[in-house]
Amino acid sequence: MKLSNLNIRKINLNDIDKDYAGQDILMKLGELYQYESGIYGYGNIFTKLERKVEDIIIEELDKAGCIQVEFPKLQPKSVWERSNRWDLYTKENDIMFTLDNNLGEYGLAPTAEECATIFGANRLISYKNLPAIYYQIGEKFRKEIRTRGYLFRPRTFVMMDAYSFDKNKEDMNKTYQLMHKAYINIFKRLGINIIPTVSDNGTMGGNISEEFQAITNLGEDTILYDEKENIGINKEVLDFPDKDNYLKQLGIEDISTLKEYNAVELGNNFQLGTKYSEAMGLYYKDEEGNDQPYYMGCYGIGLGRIIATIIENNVLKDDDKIKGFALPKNIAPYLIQIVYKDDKKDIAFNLYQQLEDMNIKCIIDDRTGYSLGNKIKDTYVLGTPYLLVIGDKYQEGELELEDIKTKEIIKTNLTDIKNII
RNA sequence: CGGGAAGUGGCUCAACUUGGUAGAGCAUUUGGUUUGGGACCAAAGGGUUGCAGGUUCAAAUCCUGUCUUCCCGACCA
Repeated sequence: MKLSNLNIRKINLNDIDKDYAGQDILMKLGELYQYESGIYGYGNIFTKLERKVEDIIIEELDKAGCIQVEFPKLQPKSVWERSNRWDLYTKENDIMFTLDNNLGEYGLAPTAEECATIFGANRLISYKNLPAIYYQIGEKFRKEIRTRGYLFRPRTFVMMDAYSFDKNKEDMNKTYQLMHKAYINIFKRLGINIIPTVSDNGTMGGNISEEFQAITNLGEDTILYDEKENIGINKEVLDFPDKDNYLKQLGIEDISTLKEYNAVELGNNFQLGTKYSEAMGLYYKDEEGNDQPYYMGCYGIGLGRIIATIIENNVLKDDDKIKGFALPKNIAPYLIQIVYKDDKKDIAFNLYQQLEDMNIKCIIDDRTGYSLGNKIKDTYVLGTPYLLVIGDKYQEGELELEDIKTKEIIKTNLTDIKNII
């Protein structure tokens, strides 16, 4: 990509929000735009990054046998009434954006249990069809009463939501464990240290659930972490009347041995049981031809939060001064940013073309009127992990690659570069 | 929804206490000199000070209302 096409704004790094530096850089660049509290538009860097994260999630879920689908974002009231959740989501627990017009009443999808159950029951008609897991990745809408931390708590956000169908409790539990493993793989590949955490069930129903928490001082949850078992409990659990039972089940005897951390919830899985199946009157036929309810589970991963967490966790600082951020190599949409001195333009473009032909995505800073130093500083602001400088020191056949995060300078050439990055 | 803070060129802020028709840095445009770690010179454009009303000869400034944004809490798959 030619940087001139991106039309980023020139930013002053002294003005950056210290708490959410990465996201504020994107805002100031114009790569994130806030329309209203909690409602954002995403620029090229963010969107490409989202694709990368999606690809990893899709690969791991597909590997686990999940089926990718898409449910409507505009959901009819009639669908929500089948589970008796319309009033819950629009009044008692006013979280769903609604539309009322001459075609009828609708809600903007905050989640999709109803749509998924209907969709699943339409084709999972026999016990022979089970188990099945459907998932989608797309925008969700929630009337958050208080937005917070840019993309950590907005009103529209991208999320992966999956819904599983099983014959009985035992199978449901197996599927739940399968998803747990898939989540562990996903977060590992994303480079996020994730802690499975016990918590409240909220309005989802069912009785078993777990959160996937990432430790960060920007998070709004407080968890107690048991390093030995690699398990956490959400601090809210301590307010439960039956907290002792909870803790006993987990094998935690002395909570004073646990460490307290701020964390952000990136995923949340639930065993729903037969709640939706029975409420909506949707069943499968068992071996004897009798109607049986589906044992379901639902599983969520917040893509927007993952991206925000990755960006904020990879902010670069010189002393205390914010310099930019550098994305992990396996998810950076552009791997190398090429900057050149104006009299080396032809050489730089030639290299750019060759790298692109090798399927190494690059940004070439083709803007005119900027000094080399100026261009170099701007590489730190777009999240690119590597910098390639074509200046006075350039020698034919030798490439000087800088690993932006480690500041390491790597001497390489066009044939070896693929092994390095 | 309770508590707090803030709204002034694109961005970050000053001027408000003590009313006298807005100023800086960065960004932008033009010309020139620069070009290896956020350069310099010269010039230019850009604001009915969130909105509405009031007080006053005069309001960014004082008063009232309202809207918006952010932070803490409550809330939250």
